[in-house]
Amino acid sequence: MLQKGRPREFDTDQALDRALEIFWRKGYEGASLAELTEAMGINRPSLYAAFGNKEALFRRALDRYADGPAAYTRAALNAPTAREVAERLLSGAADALTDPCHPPGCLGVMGALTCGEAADSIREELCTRRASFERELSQRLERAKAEADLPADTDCADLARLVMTITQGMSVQAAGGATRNDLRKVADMALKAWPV
Amino acid sequence: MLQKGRPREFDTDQALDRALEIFWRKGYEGASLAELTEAMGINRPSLYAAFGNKEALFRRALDRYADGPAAYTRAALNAPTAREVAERLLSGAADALTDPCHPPGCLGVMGALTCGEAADSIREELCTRRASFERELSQRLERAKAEADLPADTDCADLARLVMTITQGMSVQAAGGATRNDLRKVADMALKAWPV
DNA sequence: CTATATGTGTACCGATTGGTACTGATATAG
DNA sequence: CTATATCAGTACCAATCGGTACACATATAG
Repeated sequence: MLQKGRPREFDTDQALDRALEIFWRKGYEGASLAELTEAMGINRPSLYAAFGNKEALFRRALDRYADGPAAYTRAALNAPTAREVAERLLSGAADALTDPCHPPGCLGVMGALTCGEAADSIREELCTRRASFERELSQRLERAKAEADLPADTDCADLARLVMTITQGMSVQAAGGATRNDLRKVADMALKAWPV
Repeated sequence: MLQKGRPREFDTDQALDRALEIFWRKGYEGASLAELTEAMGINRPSLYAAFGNKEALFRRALDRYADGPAAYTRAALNAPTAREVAERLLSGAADALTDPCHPPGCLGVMGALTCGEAADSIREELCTRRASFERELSQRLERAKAEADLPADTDCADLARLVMTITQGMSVQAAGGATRNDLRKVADMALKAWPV
């Protein structure tokens, strides 16, 4: 009795990937339901039945983004040293944000930096997620400091903010057409500011 | 015969400042004509008579932004040394992007990172302006290199891109609530990557 | 004064926005 | 088979979008 009525004729994850692509390229506000349904290959009532509404669809797509194209960020935190965490975050960003298989930049930045009131809760959600990852990074650096992997006088919150600032700036650069090589050089140069 | 018909009852520059504030906070797409006209204290036909349409209004506001709140960027290029140019750009950004008198971040970034097709020409205009300033900065650094103010092997385009990446990242940080002090520390730390 | 030129305000335009009611199709449960 | 539950598709909703036609007000030019 796993399914009672008529089975769904489309694959939810695939439809979600299509929606993700649209949100990524156009932002939450710039992506219309007409575009979304067309790209997803379904019509409006199916979208609402499967995902709730536009906002819920975006959050689902955002989760899928975090677990897919942006999974490298969490993985980078597991690098053995703080320096390597930063290297993997920055070079990973250079690669991911210019991956030709996807729209440029990071969905967390491109999704809704500014918007009308209707999309405000989405904007706040993205802010919260960015801040949340920044804190995870900060805590990883704190661990490194405790392990004498970073100088004892390091302000880990400041250092985490620096790394986030650079990766977020890379999103804007990618949106402006910066190439993978351009961003790799940015990553390399920025690492010259790394403590000791 | 300087004016023939009924004189305008509002101040164009003041109305433009109000429009700028709205565009800055909500982005081009997120700012509706209803909000704009309300903030400007005029009604729709007056707006269209004075500025043309929404797109033209945004471009006027953008010019006003460049000559006003963002004027520090051009001014920074006149600093005597390359290092001071970077210092003034970065610390100027830390201050300007968190100025409590204005919405956070830079209009050139917040205005339209992503959007629907209708706003695409605005998005491209902002991309072009960002690239244009990056090139001006690059040329300023080239001059510094010629003056032996930068190492002879400096890639000025790369260095300019690094500075732009950091200031643009600061916009995202400001949008997320980073304080002036937060960004000043980012600026200070980033300058540790400065060559020689 | 009249003629002309411009601005203001109301009321509206077609198109598009996100969101749904409802009909008919298609599966399982019994 | 029938009953039931879910999905797909058409056709529609009110609200809002950017933009404008038109009547009226207010200035200068003569």
